[in-house]
Amino acid sequence: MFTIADAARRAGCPASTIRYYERVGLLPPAQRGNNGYRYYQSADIERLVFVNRARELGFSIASVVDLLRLADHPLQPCEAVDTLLANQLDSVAGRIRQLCELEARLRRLQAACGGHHQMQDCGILAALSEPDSL
Amino acid sequence: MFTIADAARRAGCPASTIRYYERVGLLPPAQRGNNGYRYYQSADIERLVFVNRARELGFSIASVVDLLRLADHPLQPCEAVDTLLANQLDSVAGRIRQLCELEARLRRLQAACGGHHQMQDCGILAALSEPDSL
DNA sequence: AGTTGACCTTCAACTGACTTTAACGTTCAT
DNA sequence: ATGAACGTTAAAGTCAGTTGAAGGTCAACT
Repeated sequence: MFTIADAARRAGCPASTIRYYERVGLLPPAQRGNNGYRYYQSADIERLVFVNRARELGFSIASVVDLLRLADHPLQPCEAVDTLLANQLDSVAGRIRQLCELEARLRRLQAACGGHHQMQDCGILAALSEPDSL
Repeated sequence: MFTIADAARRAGCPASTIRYYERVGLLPPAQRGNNGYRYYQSADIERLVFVNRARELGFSIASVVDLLRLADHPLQPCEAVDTLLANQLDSVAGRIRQLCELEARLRRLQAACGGHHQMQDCGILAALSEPDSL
C-alpha cells in the first residue's frame, strides 16, 4: 500500500499528474482509505510506469489509452501496437524535418545580419518584413 | 482598405488569428468602419506579415512583441535582435536534439517487436512496462 | 495533550496559441 | 427580397498538465 507521494516517487512524476491521469480516465479510480487518501498497489504503479514511459516517448494521452486497452488483451495479435508505434515514429520524424528546415531558415536569417549596425539596416528585420526568401 | 478576410488572405492566416493577435496586444486595434468592421491598410498588413513570419520561425508571441518593439526603433543598435535570434536558434537546436533521441528510442522499441505475435509476447508492451533500457 | 510539519483532499483557475461555436448584424448579387 | 457570404462579440474548447487556495489528516516530538 503506497500513498500517492510514494507512487509519484516510484513513477517519477508529480502527484498532481497522477490525480490528473485519474481525472481524465487514463488511470482507474484509486482505492481510497477511510481518510479519503488514495492508496496504490504494485500493479497500479506498474500501470502508472507504463503510462509515464509512453508519455515520455511522446504518445498522446489518447494513444496511451489505446495502448493500455491493447495491453489488457494479451491474446489478441499485436499489430495494432505496431501501428501506433509506427504512427508515432512518423509524427516524430515529421516534426524533426520541420524543425531542421526551421533551423536552416534561422541560420540564413542570422547570416543576414553581419554585426554592429542600426535597426534600420538590420537584414534580420528586413527579411521578416519583406521577402519570401528565407 | 482591406477587410479582415483580405488581410487574412494576404498574410496567409485565418481571420480568427488576426482578431486573436489584436486581442492579446500583438497588433494595435484596427480601424473600424461604421458597421463595426475592421479595415486594414498596407502598413497594417506589413506588420501582420512580419508577425506571421516570426511565428512561422517559432518565435513566441512574447518574442514577437519584443521584435516589433525593436523594429520600431530604427536608430538603435540591432544587437538585441541578434540575441533574440540566437536564443531562438538554440531552442530549436535543443528541440531537434531531444526529438532525435526520441526517434532513436522509438526505433529501438520498434525493433523489439518482430512481427506477428500476441500482445502477451509483444516486446513493445514489455519494454513499456518494464525496464530502463530504451 | 499539544503542536509542528509533512502529507492528503477538492475545486478552480492558469498556461500558449490559437480554434470553434453560438448568436447575431451587414453587404451584395440575383 | 432573399440567401450566401461576409462581419461582430463573448465564451468555451484544445492539450497536458501545473499552481493555488482552503481545508482535513497523520506521525513524531516535546
